[in-house]
Amino acid sequence: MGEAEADRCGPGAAEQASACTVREALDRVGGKWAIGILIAASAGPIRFTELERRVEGISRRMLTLTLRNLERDGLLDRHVHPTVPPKVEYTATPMARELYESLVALTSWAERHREAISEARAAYDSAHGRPPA
Amino acid sequence: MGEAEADRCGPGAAEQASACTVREALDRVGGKWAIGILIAASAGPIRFTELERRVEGISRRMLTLTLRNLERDGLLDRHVHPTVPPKVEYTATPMARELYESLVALTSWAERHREAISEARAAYDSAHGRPPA
DNA sequence: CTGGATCCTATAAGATACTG
DNA sequence: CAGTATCTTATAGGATCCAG
Repeated sequence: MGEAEADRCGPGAAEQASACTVREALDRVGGKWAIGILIAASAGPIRFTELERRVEGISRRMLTLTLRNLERDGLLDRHVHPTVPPKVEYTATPMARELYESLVALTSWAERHREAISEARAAYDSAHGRPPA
Repeated sequence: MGEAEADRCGPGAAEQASACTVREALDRVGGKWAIGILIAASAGPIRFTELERRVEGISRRMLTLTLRNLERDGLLDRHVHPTVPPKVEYTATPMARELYESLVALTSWAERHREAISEARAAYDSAHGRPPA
């Protein structure tokens, strides 16, 4: 996930820097599963298997990978209980909960315009040759 | 870009639906270049070549592809002036401008925590075996 | 239960060349 | 100027199996 661009995001004008910052954010959160995991983990500590159930459709591999990335970026705390069988709990950090709040704006935008976008697509596809499939 | 999931985003609980909605938004805007283009086009009508300069690093192909997707989703208006040589202007739709506003929250989050995230990464990488590159 | 390791496929994206 | 077409590479993500 855009590792090389994370630290220095390239020189540029003000708008360039702005676009770059947004992309930095999306590079951390823009994966297919990161947001689902963050949402699930924002409600409180949650276990690996519980996440696997809540974030429907995720593979075990991607769950592990995404959890590691989020932990690495300081968005999730990982707490291992030294029991057998092992029990691991993930919790969103305060920083991540701030992000969660920010995402509400995006979410409500998507909800507000879901239909308009769908119609725009249909109009575009029928205006151009594409099959309605 | 997640075409199959765009229309019906799968059944699920309330949090699932929320996560799904966010991902719907990111599926449209989460590409590598969409946001840069939207930002550049939110200031007013902008031409193809101008975009190519402003969104630094983008290839002509990706510019075209991303423009088509954004137009298809109703986020950009494309106006062709029937002149020679051709002149095409792209403008963010009102819906896209709303999105732009929403992204400010994300942007400011990324700016606020840029350093904390960088430190979290360094700490994680040194705690685990990874080379500091 | 919580992963890690490996293999594989689909897709995003870059490079390059051509065109009305 | 504003694209399209083709080729190629990099990477995300899925499937599966193994392990402490």
